[in-house]
Amino acid sequence: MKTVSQMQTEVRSGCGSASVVNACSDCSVRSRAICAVLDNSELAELSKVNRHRSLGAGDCLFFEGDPTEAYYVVTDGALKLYKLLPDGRRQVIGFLFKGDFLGATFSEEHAFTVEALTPTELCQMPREKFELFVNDSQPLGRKLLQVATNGLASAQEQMLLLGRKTAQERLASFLVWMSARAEERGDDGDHLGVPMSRTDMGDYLGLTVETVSRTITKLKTSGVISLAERGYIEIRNRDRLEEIAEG
Amino acid sequence: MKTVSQMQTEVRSGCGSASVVNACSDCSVRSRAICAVLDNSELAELSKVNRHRSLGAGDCLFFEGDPTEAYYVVTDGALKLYKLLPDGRRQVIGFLFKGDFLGATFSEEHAFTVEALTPTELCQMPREKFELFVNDSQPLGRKLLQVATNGLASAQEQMLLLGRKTAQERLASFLVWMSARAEERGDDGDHLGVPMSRTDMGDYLGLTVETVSRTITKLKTSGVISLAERGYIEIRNRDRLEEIAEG
DNA sequence: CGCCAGCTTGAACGAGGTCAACGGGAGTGG
DNA sequence: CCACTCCCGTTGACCTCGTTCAAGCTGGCG
Repeated sequence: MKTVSQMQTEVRSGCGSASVVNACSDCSVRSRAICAVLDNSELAELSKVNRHRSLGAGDCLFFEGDPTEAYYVVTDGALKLYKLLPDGRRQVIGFLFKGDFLGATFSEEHAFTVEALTPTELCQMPREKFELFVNDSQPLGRKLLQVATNGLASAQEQMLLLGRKTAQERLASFLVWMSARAEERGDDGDHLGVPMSRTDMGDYLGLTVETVSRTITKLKTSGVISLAERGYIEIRNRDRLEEIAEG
Repeated sequence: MKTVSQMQTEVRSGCGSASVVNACSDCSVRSRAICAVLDNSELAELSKVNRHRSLGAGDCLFFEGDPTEAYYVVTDGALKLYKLLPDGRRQVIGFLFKGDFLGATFSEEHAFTVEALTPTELCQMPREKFELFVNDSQPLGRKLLQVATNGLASAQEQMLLLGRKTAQERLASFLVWMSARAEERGDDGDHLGVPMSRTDMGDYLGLTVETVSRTITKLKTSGVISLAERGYIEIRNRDRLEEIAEG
């Protein structure tokens, strides 16, 4: 079980990213992100300290082991979070999309690497400032607790997947989850945008690329899904897909 | 990959458990549990609403799908948390010990079953009352956020284990973790108390009983550990164990 | 046009699962 | 006190699902 040498494009804080102060009032994800719980005066305060960040596909926002310097909200695009074993085996522990919060880990060092799947826009909030906000604003504190416990629940669901599901069940579960997330964002849940590579899916589902590919072929052959243009999957039989996902 | 029919001893709220109001002032886990952040007046308030619960080995505190009615602190003993697939495949998603908090999931339904491994004592706090506490006490809110994010970090670590580690690496990681937890509680980290069965370990590590047994034998043969009396494992070569754990 | 990265497919292999048997300790009942 | 049972852990033999290794295929890009 050997995997890839890690030749990721290194793009660190500031590099290649326009850093301009950003008004929250006309933010496209405001209603969906954690910022929704902030009132106008808090939002005005936040506008003073946040910065805009842009990443190209494949750029890393930070690496496992880097000191925690900021919190983020994804305003557009998609990211993957992953951990590495010394020999290069990789486990993707999550994907983030438009509106998601990044940094629900109040520790000194990042426990995972974050890399952009597509060109991605972020709202970056400096660590100390944001933590002051959290202490001052009760609604924000509660919102973060909710984000963290939601994350915990999905992580437990993923443990069930990784520990006990077959390859087909894993793929089906993944597609069902992607579809639900797409609908949350207001996207089409049946014509599914899939910004990650087969390798990324494998590293998320505890499988190899080959198995992912074969399993997708099988789902396609049995008419549950079909492949649309590059980066899109069509869900043809949602009921069957959900049945497979649950074992 | 079929597993066990689920014939667990059903012991629900109240059954077989003395329900008496409990003074926090002389609680054995007070300094270690979340209660440590409460001041004396808050503690006095809490004393008025909490109840004591006792479970025998194998008793279930609640089941996956039950409505959330209370939060708990483990005052003594050990618990396992698990999720089931319809066909009985089981994934243990965590173990709780003395001092641990249970209920960092602010949802309406429990997403997992909780079962006692040994006779266990709990401090039970009614849901609404506890949530009022959380809203009133900033330190408690922050503490819970910390508990939740710590849980999230361990869950991510476990994903790496389940997705990418070999059987031997999983067992080694598990023992290293158990040892660290024992030391946190002030127990001996080398003469390790292991209250769970081989089946439970397997269901936690995504393996079968047989593989757990074989792998333990291998670790024993290579001199890394040795088996002491029933329910105890001796760590003989911690460095080597940690080496194996990290791949 | 040619190159490279990502995806797919085939064939052989192996880590861990499945099935089966056995041994030992704890609880039970005679 | 012993006989019996049951559960748990261990071990062996065999098998399977997913991995590994290898080869081609496709589409985007210089």
